[in-house]
Amino acid sequence: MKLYSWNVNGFRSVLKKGFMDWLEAAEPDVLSLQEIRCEWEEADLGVRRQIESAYDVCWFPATSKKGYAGSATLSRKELGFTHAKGMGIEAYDAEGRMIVSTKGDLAFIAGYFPNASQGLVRLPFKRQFARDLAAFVGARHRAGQKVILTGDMNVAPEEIDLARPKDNVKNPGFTPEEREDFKLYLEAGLVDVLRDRNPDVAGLYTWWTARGGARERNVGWRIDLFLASRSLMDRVKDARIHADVLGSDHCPISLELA
Amino acid sequence: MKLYSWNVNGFRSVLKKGFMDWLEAAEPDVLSLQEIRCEWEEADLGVRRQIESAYDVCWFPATSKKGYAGSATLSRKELGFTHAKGMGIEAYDAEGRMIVSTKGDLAFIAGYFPNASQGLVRLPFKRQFARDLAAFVGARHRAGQKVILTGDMNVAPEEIDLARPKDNVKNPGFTPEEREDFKLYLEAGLVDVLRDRNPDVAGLYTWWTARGGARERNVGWRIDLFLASRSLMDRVKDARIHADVLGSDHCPISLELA
DNA sequence: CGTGATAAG
DNA sequence: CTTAACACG
Repeated sequence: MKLYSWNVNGFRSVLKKGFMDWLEAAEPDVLSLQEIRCEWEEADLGVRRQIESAYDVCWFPATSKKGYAGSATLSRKELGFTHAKGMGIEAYDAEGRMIVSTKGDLAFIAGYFPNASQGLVRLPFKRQFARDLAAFVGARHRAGQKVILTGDMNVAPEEIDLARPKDNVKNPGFTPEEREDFKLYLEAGLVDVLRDRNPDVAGLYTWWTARGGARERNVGWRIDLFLASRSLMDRVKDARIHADVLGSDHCPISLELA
Repeated sequence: MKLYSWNVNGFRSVLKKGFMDWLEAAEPDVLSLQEIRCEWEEADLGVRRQIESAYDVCWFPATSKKGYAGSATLSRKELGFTHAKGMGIEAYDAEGRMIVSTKGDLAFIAGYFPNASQGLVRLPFKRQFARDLAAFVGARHRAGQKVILTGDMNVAPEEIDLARPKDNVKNPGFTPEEREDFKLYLEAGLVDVLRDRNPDVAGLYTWWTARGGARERNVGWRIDLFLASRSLMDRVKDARIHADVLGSDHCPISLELA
C-alpha cells in the first residue's frame, strides 16, 4: 500500500502544473493533500470526475476563511477506507486541518498542522493543537488501533532537518517550543519513519522557501513527515521524499507498507 | 506639437508591455497618463532616467489609496511647460485627478475624470467634479487662456460614441446625468475635436471592456477625448485614436496642433 | 477580465 | 516569491 502526502499550496494552482499527470504516475493508494485552498466544487469538473472515478474523496476546506488552509484525503475505492472530517475540536476543524481515515485497525490521521506564523503569533494555538493531537493519537492506541500520522507538520524536528538550523532557532518551524511539542507525538508511540531509516542523512528536505532560488540550492526544511506506530514499523517497505516533483513549494512524500 | 493622452491602467503594467517602445515611436511633445497606479519611485529606475532625460515629468499619484487612480503629465523639456498638480480641490487632488500644464497662453488640463462606479455610487462626486472643472475652464478662458482639456473622461457623450448605447443608459459612463454634465465643458467654450472633424463616423472607440473579446469585436466606448477652446480649432492639424496600440484596456489618443 | 493591495505562508 | 481574496474599473 502506497501512502502519500503533499502540501499542494493551492489545489487549483497545482492542477495547472501537472498534478493529474503526477497522480497517474505515482498511483497512490491513499493520498493526503494540504493547503487545498478551495472548495471541491471550485476545482475543474473534468478533474473531479476523473479523481472520483478511482478514489473516495474526503475534501475538508476551511470554513473560517475563504482560500485558506484546508486538507483532503483520497483513498482508492477498492480499499474501503472510512473518512471522518476533523478531530471534533472546532478551532481546528473550522480550518480544515485533520482528516481521520480508518480501515480495520489502521488509522490514517493526516492534514495541515498549524504554522506558528510571523512573530510566532500563532505559537500558542499550535502548541495546543500538538497537545490535543498527541492525546488523540494516544486514545487511538489505547483503543487498539495502529496509527499513521502524516502531513505538513510545520516543524523541523532536529538540526539535521533543515539547512540553516542556527539561523532559524527563533523562526516559525524551528523554535524550541515547536520541537519540544513534536516529541509529544513520539511519546505517544509514533516513529519518524524516514529519519528512523536514515539517521544521519542530511539534506533531506520537503519544503523550500520560494525566495531566492532556495530549492535549486537545496536550502530547505524537512517539515512533511510520516510518523507510524512502533507496531507498524515491520510493515514499512519504503519511505521517500519526492524532491523532483514540482508544482508547489513543498514536494510529496510517501510511505510504502506491506 | 503632438499632444497625447493614454489611460495606461497601471504604469508598471504597461511598462512590461512595450510602453517605452511606443513612447519612442510616437514621440509625443506632451503626454497625459491616467491610472498610473503607482508612485514614480515604484517604477523601474532605468525607465525613469530615460524619461527624465527627455521630459519634464509631473507625477501625481493618489494619496488617498495606494495603487488607485493617479495621473501624470510629461512634456518635452525644450517646450518649457509649467506643471501644477491638482485644481486646488482636496477631494480630487487626493486622488491625483488633474494636472494643469501651462505655456504662454495655453493651458493643458489633463487627467483622470471620476468613474461613476457600480450602482452609480460615485455619480454625485462625478457630477460635482464636472461642475468644478467646467468652472475652472471658464475661469481660464476669462483670464485670456486657451484650453486643451483631455484625459479619460469616463463618459461617452453621444449614442454614436459607444457600440451598445441602448444597453448602457443606466450604466456608469452613459447615464443621462453624465452626458448632461459633459455638455458643461462644451458650454464653457470647448469643442470635442475628433467628433467635430468626424461628425458621423461610428465605431471610433478608445476603451473596451476586458471581458469576452470586446476589443477584437470593437464593442467599445469613446470616453478618452481631446476638447479644445474654439479659438484653438484653426490650429488643429489632426485628431486621432490609436486603437492599434495595445497594453491597456484604453488606447492612446492624440491631437496635433500647428 | 486585469491591475494592484493585502493576508498568509 | 507565490496563492488566493478583494477592490476597482
